[in-house]
Amino acid sequence: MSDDKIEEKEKKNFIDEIIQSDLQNETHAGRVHMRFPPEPNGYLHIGHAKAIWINFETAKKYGGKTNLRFDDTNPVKEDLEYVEAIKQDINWLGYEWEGEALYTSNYFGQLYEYAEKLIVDGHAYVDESTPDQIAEMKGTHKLPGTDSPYRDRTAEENLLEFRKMKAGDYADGTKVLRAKIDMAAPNMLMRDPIIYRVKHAHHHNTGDKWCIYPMYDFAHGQSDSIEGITHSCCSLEFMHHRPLYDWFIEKLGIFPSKQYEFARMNVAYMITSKRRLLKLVENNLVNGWDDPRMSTISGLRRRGYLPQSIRRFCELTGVQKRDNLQEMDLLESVIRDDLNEIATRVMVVTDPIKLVITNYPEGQVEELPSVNNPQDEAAGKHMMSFSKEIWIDRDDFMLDPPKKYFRLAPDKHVRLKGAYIVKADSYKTDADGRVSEVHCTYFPESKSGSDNSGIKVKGTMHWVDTTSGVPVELRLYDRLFTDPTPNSHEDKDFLEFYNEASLVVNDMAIAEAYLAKVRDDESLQFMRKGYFVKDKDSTPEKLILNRTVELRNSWAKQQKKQK
RNA sequence: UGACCCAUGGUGUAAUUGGUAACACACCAGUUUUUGGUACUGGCAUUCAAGGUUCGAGUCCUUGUGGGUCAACCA
Repeated sequence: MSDDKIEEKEKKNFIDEIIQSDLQNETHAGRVHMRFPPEPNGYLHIGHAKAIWINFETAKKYGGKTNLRFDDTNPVKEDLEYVEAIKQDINWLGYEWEGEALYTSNYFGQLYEYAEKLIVDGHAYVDESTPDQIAEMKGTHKLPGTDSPYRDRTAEENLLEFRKMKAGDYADGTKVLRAKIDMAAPNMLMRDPIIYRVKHAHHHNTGDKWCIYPMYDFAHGQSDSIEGITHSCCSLEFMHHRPLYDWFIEKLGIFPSKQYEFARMNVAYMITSKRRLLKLVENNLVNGWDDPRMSTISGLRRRGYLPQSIRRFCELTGVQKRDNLQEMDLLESVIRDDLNEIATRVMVVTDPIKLVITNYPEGQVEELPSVNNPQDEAAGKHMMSFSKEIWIDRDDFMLDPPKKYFRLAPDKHVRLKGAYIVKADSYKTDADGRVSEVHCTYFPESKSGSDNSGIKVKGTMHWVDTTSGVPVELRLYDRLFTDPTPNSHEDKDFLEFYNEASLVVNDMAIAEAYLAKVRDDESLQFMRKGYFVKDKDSTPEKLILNRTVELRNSWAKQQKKQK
């Protein structure tokens, strides 16, 4: 239901408007071709998911195609390991790129030809200034830059020098190729940008073939052009690159791909900076890149999020050019909504105390049916055992309950979900004075499905039979930070907002026997608790479950308000 | 002492391109319920400011104000 849930009137964002207008004017003969161009230097996160969604969904909407292109122009930062992880994440999100995955590095030959053409046409020159000198000559926002002494070399000399760069005659950092544009341009990027640098480094794809590598600006637009990309959508921070993007395409006289920029999606309490994510991993504040608290796609997956939920979240948050901070409430609402439809209902007691049914026959065990999903009759049922002694949650019994407490208390009636109505009679306490055992009587004629007891109860509780319950470890996650925008504080490091309680491990929970044979990817709803999924750390001896998200809980909210 | 982008409720997106603010989340109040879940009902903004054009402006113009981005041989 997830994706088709919204359709309604087909909301148009500014990219749709551009494409529809292009389609109408037959700008590219009705062709729509987009691309997702990650640099393989890290794992994909929720922000990438948005970019992926925009490109793939938009292309799909107009019968177009989307390429996957690894933007791998900097050999020292990139690695094959990331290439594979990125592919897996995109597929998991539900998208298939056009043909084979592509690599900017496969265009190095073509890009080199382009560079020579630029030189021959007098639009590029080899500069021998030091990095410091080049920075110095760049000027500032307020002051124009100054021309490099190498700016007016002849095309012949430039070509010779550039070829020597390629041949490996020069050491790293000694020479660069720069586009000859305008050292006084208000846009700093147009002040004779460096387009090729010497880098004697091994490349994950091209090996040792090259010792000069193109810069982003001299690779991205041209790669788009080579692939015939019609609409190249990227985030706002590349806006200032657009004039350069257009400049190269014009000077080279190649296919006119166009760049459009959208605002990246920010989510409250999440960070998407690679550098900071890495810091969390390195400082062991999380258990790796796929820690269920991480904003990475692999983390969200391990947490139990569904791909269709992430897609719908992307859809609901829209596409626009203004800064935005999406609330986590929306993400959680979407995931709950989807999980509600597919999650198998099970009962798990998180803080067990024993409930003894004094009038239940000693040694008797009943098998009772439990509906797998009330939203979906086809999901069927599973059986649960029921006997004289069962586990209930500690906070489902109170000696001195507040008003409107519908759970168990002395002399109060309550229904045990799928079983019988019971009435609490007495209780026992442990050495610390805490309730350890509740004794009750049950009403045989109130059996679920054939209740003719006439007793009305306000509350229904979950429970687990002591004869078949299995111990499980629960990993309860909360937001990773205590502040919605942890990296927006100039005076404080984002780690100061690390939420120490973002992971709470519960190792005393007891689950109904069904859990013992739950599938690895089966979405579960622990009734009255939340949605869970099996974690990969589980072993045959020890079942570990991650909490995806809590159930909405108006009772808890009300209680909180009263304090 | 620059250039560019942006500005609708608590949050996020809409508004037939000038025709009288919609949807979702959140929140509040209820109904239903063998999950205090789900479902359902109702409530919740005159569009940053000030001028202007117009019969009519969230949409156009002007001037402000506020926020963001840009000076890596990174992408």
